[in-house]
Amino acid sequence: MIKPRSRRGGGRPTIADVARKAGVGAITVSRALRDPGRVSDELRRQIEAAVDELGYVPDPNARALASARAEVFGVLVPSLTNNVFAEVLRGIYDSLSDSPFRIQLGNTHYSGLEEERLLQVFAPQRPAALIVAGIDQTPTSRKLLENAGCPVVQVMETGSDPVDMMVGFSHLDGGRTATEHLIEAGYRRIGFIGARMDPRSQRRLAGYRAAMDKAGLFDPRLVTTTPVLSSVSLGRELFRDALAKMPTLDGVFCNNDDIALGVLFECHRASIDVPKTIGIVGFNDLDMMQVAFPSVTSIRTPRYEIGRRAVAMALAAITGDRPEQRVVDLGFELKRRESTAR
Amino acid sequence: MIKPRSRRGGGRPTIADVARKAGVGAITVSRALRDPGRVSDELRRQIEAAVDELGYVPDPNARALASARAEVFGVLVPSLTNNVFAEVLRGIYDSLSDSPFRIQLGNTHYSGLEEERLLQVFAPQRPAALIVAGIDQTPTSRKLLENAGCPVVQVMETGSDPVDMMVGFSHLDGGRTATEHLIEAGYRRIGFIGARMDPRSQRRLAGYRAAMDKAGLFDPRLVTTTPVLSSVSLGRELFRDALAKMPTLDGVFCNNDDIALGVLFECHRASIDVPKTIGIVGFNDLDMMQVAFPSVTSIRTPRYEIGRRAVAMALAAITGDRPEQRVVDLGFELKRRESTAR
DNA sequence: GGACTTGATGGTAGCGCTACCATTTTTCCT
DNA sequence: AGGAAAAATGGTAGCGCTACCATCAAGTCC
Repeated sequence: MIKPRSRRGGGRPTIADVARKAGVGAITVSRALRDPGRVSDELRRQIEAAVDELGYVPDPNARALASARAEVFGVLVPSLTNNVFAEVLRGIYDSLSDSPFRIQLGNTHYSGLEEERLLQVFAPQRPAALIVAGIDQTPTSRKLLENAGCPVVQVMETGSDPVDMMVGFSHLDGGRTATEHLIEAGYRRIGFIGARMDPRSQRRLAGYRAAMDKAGLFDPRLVTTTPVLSSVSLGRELFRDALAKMPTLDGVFCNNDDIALGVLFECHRASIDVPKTIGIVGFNDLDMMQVAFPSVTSIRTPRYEIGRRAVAMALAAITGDRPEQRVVDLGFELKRRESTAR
Repeated sequence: MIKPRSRRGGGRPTIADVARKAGVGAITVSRALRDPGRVSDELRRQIEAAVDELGYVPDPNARALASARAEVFGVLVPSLTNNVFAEVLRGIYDSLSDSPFRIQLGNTHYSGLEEERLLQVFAPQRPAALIVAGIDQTPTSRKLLENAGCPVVQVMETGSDPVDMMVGFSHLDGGRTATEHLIEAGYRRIGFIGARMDPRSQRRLAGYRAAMDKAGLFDPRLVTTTPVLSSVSLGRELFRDALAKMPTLDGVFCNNDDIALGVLFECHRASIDVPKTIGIVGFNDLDMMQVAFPSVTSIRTPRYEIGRRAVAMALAAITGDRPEQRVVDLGFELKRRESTAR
């Protein structure tokens, strides 16, 4: 009678096949694969040979079920197309590509409710770690994160009350630095233009406000915002609105580089001299800002590095040595360029 | 004696808890959840009530193990930061957000080897479907896809030999259309500028070549390419190279919009008149192209729609009614703008 | 009215792996 | 050398779910 070769499991080799071929117990194969140090050199070699020969690949689902822990990083970002999060994601993927961990990505669309829903989906999978964008989770989300039973890293921002760990920088300081730079460069009627006013944008606006107040330059009519998703074309429109509202505008701090680019193009189109008539500062410092004509001053943010660091911290926490520093501020850098060189 | 409440499983409710509470067998709960039609109304209601009360969420790992089929879509893209793939991903995520399917994303970094490696990781998870970018898989990858035992959708391009299904458009035709437009607009010394010459870029180049040959305008010195990853700054540099090599250049077809933007900025910087002295055509039609000054002619590609359609086709195949049309050409559209309006 | 579908429900036996504990072997003391 | 501790290995029993088959009640047909 032929061995019944499992009706269901497609016939891929299992750990038992490897164990049989290597002449050891299944549990020893399991150990050799997960923690080679705990198996003698000889058996390890035999097992590795058997694995190669059979082309054995462990079933992640069975692993997750048996160990009540999946080798998965859950990652929640508000947008997939926003270059900022794409860069963070790239850092995360690059850091994890040589590890056994997979990534489960969720797009919250900037919605707290959607974030809750996704967290509710992710939690039952018992991920190895969770990385979430932002620090403004709803109470429900926060509870879900706290009870996730795995390392949690909040990214993009820093704050005083991490669920677990944090990597980012201060958007408030970024907004302030950008605005102060414009003031120092001699601009006075400095507008703020922002789309998609998520919490980080709000804090950049607060930084702008702080700098303007301090210099005694603030005027509410200088602020132009919209909840609409950010884009270059929107930047152009908002700038026209701002100018209509306040024709004496002589500078703008743009909530991000897309907006800044829209402003720059509109200046070209309307023959407004940059930086003489209008100074422009962006946020994030996309590659194109240094190439633009005139090149655009921007706040360079460590997006890729945030992704890498978040993974490094999570990995450290998983292996037991939680970083002493739970909140890591990676800072930012003001890149002075032609658009504010008056 | 207290019920031992499983040492390992963290104490979340299981299907057995729901079954007990609803006074039915576990298998009936399973059915009520997966295929409500097969359970009587009365039991279904009781079960739903029990699920709500206990906050039961099925364990996807146990499901996958027992059914030898995970509710996961495997998605392979060559880049996370390239706006093109970000849009495709957005389409995929949006289409799947209300389904029980999760997404497992892999970044191949434009490498066939990396693609093979990722496919080898994805396959053991028995995904419900696989979506891969491009049609130029290595023989090994192709075999892995054929043997995956699930619907496979190749996206971004069309071709005559799908592994299973395909959604995209013809990059060759796109390149030809762009080039023909420049020729019709009166440009003659038309260059091709391309970075990251992946297979799709190669085919756009082939389209350019075809149009130029047909018009008797081709000259190898008109082509400037590099394997380096595309960026706006690279576009600027390549354009300078192209101009140095061929000072009589009067038009450029750029392999993508980033390059086109770099060219545009360099023209500003060098006071080269666009469209009079140089005509520019991009590829993909990012939002910013219509805002740029002058606005830039580009080939609009249905990126988001490709993602949506790929999911729709995969879903149809999963539920049994495989689309009659295995290769779907979503086409593209030439957007005529100021940069070629001579 | 009896044999025969059909539909709803349940029991049993795994899916492939690892936690837990037991056992055996080796190493290291004094 | 004797004993204890440490290291290496294995057996058993699930993890939570679903495939498969069995059961039973309610039609359906002539």
